[in-house]
Amino acid sequence: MLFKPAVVANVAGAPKPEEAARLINSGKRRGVVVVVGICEVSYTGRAAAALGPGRRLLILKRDGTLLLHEAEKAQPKIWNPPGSFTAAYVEGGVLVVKSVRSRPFETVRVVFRQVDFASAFDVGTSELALVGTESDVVEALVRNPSIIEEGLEVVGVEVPTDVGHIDILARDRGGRYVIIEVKRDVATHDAVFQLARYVELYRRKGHEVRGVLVASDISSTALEYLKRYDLVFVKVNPRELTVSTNKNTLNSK
Amino acid sequence: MLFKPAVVANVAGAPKPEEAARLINSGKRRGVVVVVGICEVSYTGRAAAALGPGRRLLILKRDGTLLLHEAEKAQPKIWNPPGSFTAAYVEGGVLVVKSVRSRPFETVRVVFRQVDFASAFDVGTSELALVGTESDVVEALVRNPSIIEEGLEVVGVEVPTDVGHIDILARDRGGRYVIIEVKRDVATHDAVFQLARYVELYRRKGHEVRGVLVASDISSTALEYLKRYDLVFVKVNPRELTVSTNKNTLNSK
DNA sequence: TATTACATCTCGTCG
DNA sequence: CGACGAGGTGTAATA
Repeated sequence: MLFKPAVVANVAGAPKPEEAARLINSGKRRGVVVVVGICEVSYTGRAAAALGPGRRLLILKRDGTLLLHEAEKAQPKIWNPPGSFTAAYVEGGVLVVKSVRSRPFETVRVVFRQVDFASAFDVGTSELALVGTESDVVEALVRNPSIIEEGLEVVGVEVPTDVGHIDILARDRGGRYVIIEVKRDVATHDAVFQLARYVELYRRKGHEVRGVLVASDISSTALEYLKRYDLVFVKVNPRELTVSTNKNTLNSK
Repeated sequence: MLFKPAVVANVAGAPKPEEAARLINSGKRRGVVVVVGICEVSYTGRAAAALGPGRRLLILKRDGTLLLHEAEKAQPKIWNPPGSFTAAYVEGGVLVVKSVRSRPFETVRVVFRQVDFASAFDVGTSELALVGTESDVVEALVRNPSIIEEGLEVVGVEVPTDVGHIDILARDRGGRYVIIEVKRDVATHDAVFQLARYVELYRRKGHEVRGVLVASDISSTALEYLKRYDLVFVKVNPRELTVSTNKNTLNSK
């Protein structure tokens, strides 16, 4: 596989504000721009925030994303999402990076007191094939409903109702509706109420219906409500479910 | 203000795998390590994913955070949250970065075919004072409940119930309870159901109670549910609310 | 564009 | 530590 040179644009050592601004404005279109320096940051929009002087890591992407990271936490301290417009310029002798998001209107302003490092890298994008999401769990259950209950026949997936979408709608041996709510991990009381809403709705429409909550686990309070509403919890291991699904798929090839 | 040197550790140009590994293992504790190179990445845990060869931006933080960014989107393609353990080593002549999270057990493995850049920067952390959050809106409403309704008397804030916390609990002129649910921006049907739960709970306890949803806007379907449940919507501008609150605070000083 | 619901959500807070 | 809800959530799918 052939790769283009890593560095699209670069300045050796600590760049001058003019050099950094040029680098950002030219490099932002092609790849990822990384700037490290001492800066003050302000955000104004739906909310407002400001950061005093400190050394931070600024990342600018070609889709307009701005990320300002510090030494801790996974989330950037300040950011603007994809679709924002970024411009770098020199104001009063210092580098200023301004990012504007249109809807909602929000601006981020980074004023560098000192630029320690600036470089543009030819980073690309690729597709990520993720296995083990909630929809994977749903698929596995649809393929093999006996995991939930013997004799279950799936009637529909993502069935729209007045109050949201039912993950899986099925019928049991007796022909009664079974509404199945799926959560990838620990189900909270919210999931129970959601399920209860669906069940109540179907009951009001005159159907005989039961509700089943399928998740890897359930919180203690959620379990109480579940019992109170006369619903059922089925524990599944999402990993095993999706892995075994893969195995089956492989075997059937 | 005095700042330490920006670069904690560095290697000029494209570093050798051994150099990069050393840099990561020593630099990860003190600041933020940035690595750019061509790599393959895999994630295994509750879900699983893999990325083929491509040039990416790897960020390692002193709190154990690992972020693997590509050229687009605000979110990292692959990551491990704070608290994970990172180790870099050379395997088969190439740089490998491995990150392990204990609970839930999840691993990220980055195998570099080529390292274009690696550096550790002395980035810090700072406090962010954000104005305009939901709690700011709640505070403003508590300070001036007439925004919602004349003659309202606030009884409690964040009042715990069996099914969650009531944002604001008040009494109207007639002594009836008024349960107020606050959303910073567009309220969806979830907010309505949440409010309906609280109201139902209080009603069952024998109280006379009304429900009010306060938000900057409401989705059309949410509005329907609101009417169906006989609840009331009050529109507020969170920005004006918090800004005017600030003004009042300033004036009163 | 608005709406909906998921996310390896992250993050703080409270018990 | 679990539980719970907010977040400037972001992200994709759908109508």
